[in-house]
Amino acid sequence: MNAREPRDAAGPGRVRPGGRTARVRDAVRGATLAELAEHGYRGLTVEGVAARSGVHKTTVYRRWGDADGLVADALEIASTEPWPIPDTGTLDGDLRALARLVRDGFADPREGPVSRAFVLAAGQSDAAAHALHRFFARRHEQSAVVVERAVARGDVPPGTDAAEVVRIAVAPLYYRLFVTGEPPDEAAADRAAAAACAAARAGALVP
Amino acid sequence: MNAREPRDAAGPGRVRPGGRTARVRDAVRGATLAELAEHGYRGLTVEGVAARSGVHKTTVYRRWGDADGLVADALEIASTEPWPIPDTGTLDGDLRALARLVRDGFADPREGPVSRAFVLAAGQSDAAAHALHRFFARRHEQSAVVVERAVARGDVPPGTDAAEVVRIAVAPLYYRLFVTGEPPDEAAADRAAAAACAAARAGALVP
DNA sequence: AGACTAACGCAACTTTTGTTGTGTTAGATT
DNA sequence: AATCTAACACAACAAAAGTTGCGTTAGTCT
Repeated sequence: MNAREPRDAAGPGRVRPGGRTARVRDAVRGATLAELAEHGYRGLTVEGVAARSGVHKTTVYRRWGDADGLVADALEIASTEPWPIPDTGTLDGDLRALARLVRDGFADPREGPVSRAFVLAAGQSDAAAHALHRFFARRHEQSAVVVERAVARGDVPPGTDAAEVVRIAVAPLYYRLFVTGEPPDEAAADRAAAAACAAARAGALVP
Repeated sequence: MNAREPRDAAGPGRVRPGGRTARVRDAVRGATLAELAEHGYRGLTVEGVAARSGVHKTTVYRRWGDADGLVADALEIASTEPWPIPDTGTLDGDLRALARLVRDGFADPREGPVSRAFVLAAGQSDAAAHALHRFFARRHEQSAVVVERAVARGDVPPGTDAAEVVRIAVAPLYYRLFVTGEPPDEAAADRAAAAACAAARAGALVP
């Protein structure tokens, strides 16, 4: 076999990280985000990104494969930047701030279409799905601290599944956005957070 | 204006409901479901459905528009058939049965890909999104009775938002399926149901 | 029974999307 | 600074997706 990987098709050029390759990569990534913000996921095409970035379309096809590859790559970047974990002093306050962060992100005219595209792309390509999986694994990990603090305060029973609390706090928002088509308002975010908090307090999330 | 609707592009031919038109419609609908079950949403093409149904592709394009139109139409059918609302005697039992019903549906090799396609299609076309919206509005309506019974029993405070209880019970499953890529098992369904029940009991869902 | 016409089938065409072969460019290596 | 080669640009091509015009078929109406 003699395993050898002369190039990795998707994402950053590891073999030749400097100069032109990096410039092309950044141009394409920037164009991808811009196109997503303007036309949404459904309006994202390889040719559109190629034209906007000034990079030839064959180059984009070779390195990223298709439109979903572009999104998966953009998602990889997004997953590196952390988000502001709230610390309000109460679990309810923290979860509410978290839920509002999610809701506001999707409601934002600029950020919304991009975030939306990440989820939609995951439904289309395995690469995007894996990237999104890693993205959320990281977020759940980062968010766990709000539950740990609540345990330390004696607000919720020890052994409470932190990731599950966060899931229940944000899941109704995604459910409304991507399944039922009921765009969530602030009140919806607050209710979801309150429900997760109540469930955790009642000890329903101790496996 | 003189509003007149000579034909409705998507779905049942209302103008000429008998004979050939109906035969074509049923053949296409059947082929759509079969193709979805076999190849999933991503493998669904207009030409594939046309070939399988024996209907010419031009006809499919004209009546259904595109692949998402086919899914939207199939969804319209699915939303008419009711589902078995459980009655176990307790809110926790009812919600658990409901959540398991959802989970098992997606886990089923035949049913799963079709249900999955319904959600994915909603992310792609407005017609499918609206159809799915109606589908879930109906389901939430039908499911409300389990909460009403719990109120009557004195299990949860009066004024509890029934639809919201159901949303919280099933949302984590959809969240795992379509967002984080963590396929839910039975335990996940039970936890989600338990959390919704605990939140309702605590009075967190009384607006 | 005959006339009417919505809906369908068919073939040819256009557009969009994706691929392949080849020469060129510009970081990297010594 | 001379050499090497991964990565890119370009053009020409191939395949899939979608459209259009027109003749035909089969329910429907009188």
